[in-house]
Parts: sequence; C-alpha cells; structure tokens
Amino acid sequence: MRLSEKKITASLKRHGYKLTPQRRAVIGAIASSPDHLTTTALYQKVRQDHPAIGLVTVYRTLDILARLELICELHAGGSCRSYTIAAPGHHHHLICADCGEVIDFSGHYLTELEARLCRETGFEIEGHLLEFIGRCQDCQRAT
Amino acid sequence: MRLSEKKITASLKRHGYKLTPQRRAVIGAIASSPDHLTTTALYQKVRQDHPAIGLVTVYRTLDILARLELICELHAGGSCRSYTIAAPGHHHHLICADCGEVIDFSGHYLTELEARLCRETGFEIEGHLLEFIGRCQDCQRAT
DNA sequence: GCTCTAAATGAAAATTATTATCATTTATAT
DNA sequence: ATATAAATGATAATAATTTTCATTTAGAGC
Ligand SMILES: [Mn+2]
Ligand SMILES: [Mn+2]
Ligand SMILES: [Zn+2]
Ligand SMILES: [Zn+2]
Repeated sequence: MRLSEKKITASLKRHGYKLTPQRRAVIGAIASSPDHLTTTALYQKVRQDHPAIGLVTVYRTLDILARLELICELHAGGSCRSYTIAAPGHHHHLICADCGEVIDFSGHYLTELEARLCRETGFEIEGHLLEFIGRCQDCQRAT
Repeated sequence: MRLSEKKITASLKRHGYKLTPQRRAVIGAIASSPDHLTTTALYQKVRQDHPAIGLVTVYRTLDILARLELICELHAGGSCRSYTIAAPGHHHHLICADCGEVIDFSGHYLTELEARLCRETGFEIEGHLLEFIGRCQDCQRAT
C-alpha cells in the first residue's frame, strides 16, 4: 500500500508544482526502490536514466516531497542526515545498526502520550520521530 | 537528578580513559548548562576557560561520553546532526520547531511495543529515539 | 618523584552534506 | 504560439565531521 507514482505526481500538481522530467525521474527512482535511500544514492540511481540531472535538483525535489509527506525521512544514529523512501502514511522505523536494514511499522502508540504532553507543557505538537535501533537476525548470527 | 561531574569522570576512568584537563573542561561545560548544546556551541563555551582546546577534542570527548551514555544525543528535524546534554538516564524530547527549546520527559511508553517488535521481527533491539516536534507557548503567541 | 609508553591532543587537510547564487531554460496558463 | 513565473544546473559557499600525523602528556610502575 505504498503511494503510487501517479498519486505522487497528482499531489505535486495539486499543490501548484510543475511537473518536470527531472521530478518525474526522482519520483520514479524512489517509487521503484523498496529501500530507504540517501540523497546521494538516489542521485546515482536517477543518473542512470537521466545523466544530466543536477544533485541540487534531487535535493530540492526530495525536500518538496518530504514537506508534502509523500516520502518519509529516516534519521538513524551515528552520522545522521535523513534518508528517504516512498511512504504509505505515518509510520515508524526499526533499523539494523549493522547492515542498515529498515523495517517500517505503523500504529498509533503515541496519541495518549501526545495529549498528555500538550496538556502539561502547552506545546502545540506537530509531529514526532520514533525509531528503534537494533540488530537484525542475520547480523546477530554473523557475530 | 542529572548526572554529576564526579560520576561522569568516575565512569570515564572506570572505562580506562585518561582524565585530561580538556576532558574535564568539556564535562564541566556540559554539566553546567541546563540546555542541549551543539558541538560547536560547546566548543565556544569551553574555550572561555580553555582557549587552546581543539574542536576535534570536543568532538572526540562528546563521542566517548555519548557512547558511555553519560550524555544524550538529540536529533530534531531539519538540518539534523545531533545535539547533546548531560543526561539523567533514559528520556525523550519535546522540541520547539521555532525557537529550539527542548523539554525532556521520561517514562517507559515503549516497552510493550518493543517486545512485540522483537517477537515479530527477530530483531534484538538496543535502543530507540523518540522525539516530538511542535511549537512552544511563546512561539504560538508570536505568530 | 622519575621514567616510560600508550593514549590523547591539536593543527591542518580531507571528506561529506547541504545550501545559496544566478544565468539559462522550460512548463503551463492564456 | 506567447509570456512569465518557476525550475534547473553549474558553481561557489557554508557547515559538519573525520583523517592524518607529529607532538605532548596522564598515569602506571618503579
Ligand atoms: Mn519508512
Ligand atoms: Mn535530553
Ligand atoms: Zn542487519
Ligand atoms: Zn518556541
């Protein structure tokens, strides 16, 4: 139930963005990969079909897509800077610290907690980030 | 109930690290500030008393302290790269997207969820990151 | 206290990630 | 087809982090 390429481009248009070949290419690349990819990885992938695209355009496109919540950002410990992937809607991540495998999971575990925080702090809460870090089965064996 | 300078240095020694004036300075700076600080901010602060310290040493010291869980890392949306602070133990963050204010909160909201994920995925879970992003009362008014 | 050595430091350069500028091109409304 | 605001990409600028390596030093052992 991942967002389709069609839905993504529709949303872009609806929000007044132009539909350029570059943007299509980035969307195509992200939609056709099951993995979370870094900006740079995505850039490499897009260049296979679209060698003239600029890295900056990839950054810009991802920025827009993330803001519209059409893709999701991934943090993860260490050297940070978020990774991205085509997104189903709100979900969280379970990340293998060794091999980088990412498992998405969803559910609304935080609604009560969020309400309590609002009440106690007066914050208006816009979102949250929940990620588990661990070691996948393969990497556990490989010890 | 934040970790004291004494406890932090004790833990460093226990783990076989040498106690240098530079490390003391970094620990002093972090322990004496109620806020979460970036590496650079901390560097500035330390230099007031210890003008000759190198930025690299600050990086290295924070790295060690974080690994020993004597300080905690903070991510936060946008431009990322983790911030740090002296740490009480495990807790989470509520961050104002406008002014950067950080409120710590604790509690074990995720134990059940964690158990379920272990069961279903076979992952061995080591930790997690939970952060809420929103707008503090002051910044709401300032709209 | 003095000696020795592995560990730590800091200057500098190298990497890496991200953002800003700006002249040129282009998607699309009319 | 035209006009125009938006988008692109080359390039430079900024920023955060890591690597290298020669020099210094904390602390263990005498
Ligand atoms: Mn995801
Ligand atoms: Mn904290
Ligand atoms: Zn793994
Ligand atoms: Zn605020």
